[in-house]
Amino acid sequence: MGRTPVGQTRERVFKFVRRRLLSGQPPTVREVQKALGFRAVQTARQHLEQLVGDGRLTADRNKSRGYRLAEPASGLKTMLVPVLGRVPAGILEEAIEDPDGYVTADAPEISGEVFALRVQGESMIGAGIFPGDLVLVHRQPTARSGDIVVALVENEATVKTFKQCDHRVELHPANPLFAPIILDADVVVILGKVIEVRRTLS
Amino acid sequence: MGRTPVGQTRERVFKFVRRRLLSGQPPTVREVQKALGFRAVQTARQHLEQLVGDGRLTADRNKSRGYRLAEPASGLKTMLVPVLGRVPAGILEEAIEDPDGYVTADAPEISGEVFALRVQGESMIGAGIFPGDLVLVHRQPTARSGDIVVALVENEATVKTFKQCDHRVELHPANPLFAPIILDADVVVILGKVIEVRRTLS
DNA sequence: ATTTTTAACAGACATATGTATGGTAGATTA
DNA sequence: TAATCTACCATACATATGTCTGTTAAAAAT
Repeated sequence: MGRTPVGQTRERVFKFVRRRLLSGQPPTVREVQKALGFRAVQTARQHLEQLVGDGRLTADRNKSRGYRLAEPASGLKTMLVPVLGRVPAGILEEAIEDPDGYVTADAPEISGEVFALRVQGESMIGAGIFPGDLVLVHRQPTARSGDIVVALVENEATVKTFKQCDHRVELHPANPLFAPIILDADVVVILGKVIEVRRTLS
Repeated sequence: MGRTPVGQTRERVFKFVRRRLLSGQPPTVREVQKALGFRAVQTARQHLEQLVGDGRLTADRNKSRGYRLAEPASGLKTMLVPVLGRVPAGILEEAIEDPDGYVTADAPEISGEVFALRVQGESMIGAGIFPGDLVLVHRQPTARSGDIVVALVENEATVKTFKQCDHRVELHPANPLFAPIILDADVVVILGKVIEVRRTLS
């Protein structure tokens, strides 16, 4: 390998490492070496260390496959989110433990748990949430008025706009054909807040 | 450690491994050993191998941190998709080379190029595509009637439903306040087909 | 022109890590 | 009861892998 323009190879190293990390398979230094075609391990290592110095990667010292993406200040983190088939009352834990599958999501780091649900019914069409859409839900037991939440109503998970007045909770559909659900605040079970809506076409 | 009931410890091993894998940090055999409190490496290894035998995990032999979740063959591949700020005519190449950022997407492996665009305007509200939504676009120069496409109209990227009759192309909005755009088939520039819509809430 | 920085290489070392062999004891089965 | 299986342990080995030292040459900076 001849000498390459400054920074150019480092960019390729970063992209390779990032792709591997995002696919859940952190590379070894030597895998980076081979992928980039270096004849010396150290060349790969130098680039990796530079990337750490630049704040683009972080490293677990002395650990195999120890390089990680340095979380951007934006606070977004790529994570795998379990897709739940259905959510019979209460057993959210189990449902999360045994999901139908996973999708990747860029979610705020803070968010403890996020799960995904397939939307059934047309009650939120006015909000651009259609049957079959996938909603990413940040698991939380409470919500603020105006949030779109997933709540348990009669053992069914349902997506609605949340509104709280005193000790009364209103779950509003976004479709004139459906009626609001009004419940006592003590009775309502909020599974979480919808943070993203996804629809796959054809 | 004493002897534990059949299968119980194996379940804990699986959950530990899965949690680590989902967070992007595949564990070593010895990390599993320590996490479960085994005094022997081999105990952890036996459980891991059993899980592979059960089809719950897969293993890259002789690779460090080589255990993976045995995902059902969904044919989906996690990839990074460039988010384009705006697309002035023709220079899609450049725009893709220098994107505003990236989002992760689970797309069919086949798909060659996919990029993402931020939606402007309310012309597709009827189809559940709102201003500010992110559309993932599979780059392709043609489309079928009924597809939602991104097309170049007067040097602006616009999202519309595609319809072709003979040598005439119609770009239909999904909003009664907007009028369809009718053009000659030779003139229309299709950037690609919308394969996914994403909306982030609050 | 001289110095400094950067990209790349070669070889080696220490440790991390996957793997193998053999053994013990409690459960389960025949 | 004997045989088999399973959970677990102890030790060892080969390799994978992170890390170090030293060198060369081209580019960039002074």
